[in-house]
Amino acid sequence: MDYNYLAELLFPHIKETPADIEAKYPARNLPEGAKVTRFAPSPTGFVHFGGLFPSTVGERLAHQSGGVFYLRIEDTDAKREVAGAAEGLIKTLAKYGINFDEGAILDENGNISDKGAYGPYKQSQRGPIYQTFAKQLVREGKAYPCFTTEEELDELQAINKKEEIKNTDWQAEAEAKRQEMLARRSFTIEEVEEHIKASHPFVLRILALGDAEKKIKFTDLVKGTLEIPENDEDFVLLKSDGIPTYHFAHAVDDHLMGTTHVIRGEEWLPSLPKHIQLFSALGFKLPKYMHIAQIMKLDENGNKKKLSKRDMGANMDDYTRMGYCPEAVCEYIMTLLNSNYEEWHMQNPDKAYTEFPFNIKKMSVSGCLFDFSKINDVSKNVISRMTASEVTDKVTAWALEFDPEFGAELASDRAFAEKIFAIGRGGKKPRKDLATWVDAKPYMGFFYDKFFKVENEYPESFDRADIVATLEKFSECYDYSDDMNTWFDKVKAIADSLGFASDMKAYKADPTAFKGSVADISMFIRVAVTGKQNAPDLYTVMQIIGKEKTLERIGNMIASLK
RNA sequence: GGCCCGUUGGUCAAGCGGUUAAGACACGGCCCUUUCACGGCUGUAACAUGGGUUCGAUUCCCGUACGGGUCACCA
Repeated sequence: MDYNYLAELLFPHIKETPADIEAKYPARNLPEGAKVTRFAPSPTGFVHFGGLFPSTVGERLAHQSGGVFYLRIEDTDAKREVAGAAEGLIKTLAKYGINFDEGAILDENGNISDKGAYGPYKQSQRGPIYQTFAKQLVREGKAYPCFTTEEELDELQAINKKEEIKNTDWQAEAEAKRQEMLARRSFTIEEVEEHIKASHPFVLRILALGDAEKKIKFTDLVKGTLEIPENDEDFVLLKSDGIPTYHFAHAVDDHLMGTTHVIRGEEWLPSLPKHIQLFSALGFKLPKYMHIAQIMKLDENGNKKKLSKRDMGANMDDYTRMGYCPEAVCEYIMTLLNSNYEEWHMQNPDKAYTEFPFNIKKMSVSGCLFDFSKINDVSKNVISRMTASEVTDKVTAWALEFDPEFGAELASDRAFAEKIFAIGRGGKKPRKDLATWVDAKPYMGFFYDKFFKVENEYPESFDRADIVATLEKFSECYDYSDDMNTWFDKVKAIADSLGFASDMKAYKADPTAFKGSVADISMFIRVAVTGKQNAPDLYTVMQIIGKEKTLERIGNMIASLK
């Protein structure tokens, strides 16, 4: 068969040669060891945790090595594309420290535009480039057109669309596929001419040369040495609309754009044979690959499942809503990515996670479970290191968006809010009350009359009269200008006067000798003032809300008890 | 079902032929403490399984089980 003629028949409009294109994509001038990585999402929705994970790896590897990290938008499937998704993706990524050196990124007007010399970075704009390489493959007899329609294929293949996958007769299907593949490989130039004349659409398929029974050894930077079968499938390179499939675009783009390390989820491992054949057919050098393990969740049967888009913890926008600060998420990701991160962080408490020497070799081979209690712990630590001013700003900003009533209160008197958040902050052992901004209101909402309510009843074991007496005595002797010791001495005095132990040691030595202890007396007052049995230091609380409000709340409590 | 990958406490994980099998989170106890939070101490808890190789296997090899992924003109 005259492949040159076939190529002209199929791609008459393509005049450039691969060499012409290569000339436009010169090798990058980077220092030795610099890595070029990319994040290549398809704009079909929001960023999810499973996407942030590999993109963090790419970003770290590139920037740690003085290389380049770029964004390529894989919009080759018009059917699935969601308007505005790409912009959303970029904004969300930026929040988590994923910033691109080049690619289809946002300009100052918020529109996506190319930055860098290796574009275009949107695959939908690269049609002629792919077709040039496709034409070359046809010329070399490595790819061929297939005029079988999708409908015909479905019929032949016993329709294995996901839902029915369990009922598939796999063996019959495999055989049907093989027959079909063999059949479509044999055609004459005349047949092609006729189809083209009739404007029949076609897909371009690669001519698979491999034998799946034969295994090749392949080294993945994360997974180690793998044994994978040769590719024996005539997979599609160009869809009938002339747009490439992922496989073809991956080979052409990553080659031209100079990607040194392809970082992607391990769900891509099964298609690796395709990529290996393709790079070889194209005469491209294979990049290094890192197939990283998936983040899992537990399903209702207790089995691990890939964390999917709809799962709790998947959508990164949910983290914003749930009040997680991006730093905490990033640090949590680092703990999953490199298990020695926590150790490093303990030794370098003041350094940012970006200073951590990220190491590919430390990456886990198997998928891990998403763990909310762990991210909460990381987050508590992150927040405990912030200043009161930072916390105030962040909580307020969050609340203004997701809890406007609360936000308005915080914003109405910033200094007041900051005083509250300053409680127990700073120093060597800061309080760790907040894992998320959502925790703020339950923690300190009582400072505001609007959110103050008595949540905890007094335990039945105490005599109402003692409670009332405590509150009345305290009201009488309370002096805002007292220092903490004087203040507490007064509380102790009340305890003594009512038959409660003012000395905890004495109480513990013989609890039966007292009605209770000064701890209980404090609790009586605490419930009146904070509405809760548990709260930050009472003296400090009173200092912040002021004498008037303190006495008012105590007065209200007395009234309600009578 | 074929193919590929994986399997150390509840979770994340050190370990890379000889260890009392780290550490973190979670959980329990104790201490500190006027509550809470913090902090300190401490406890429960693991090498999926069967064969090899070896003087010796959590570590190496093979099988089994279990789990995951994948089998599109989606990425």
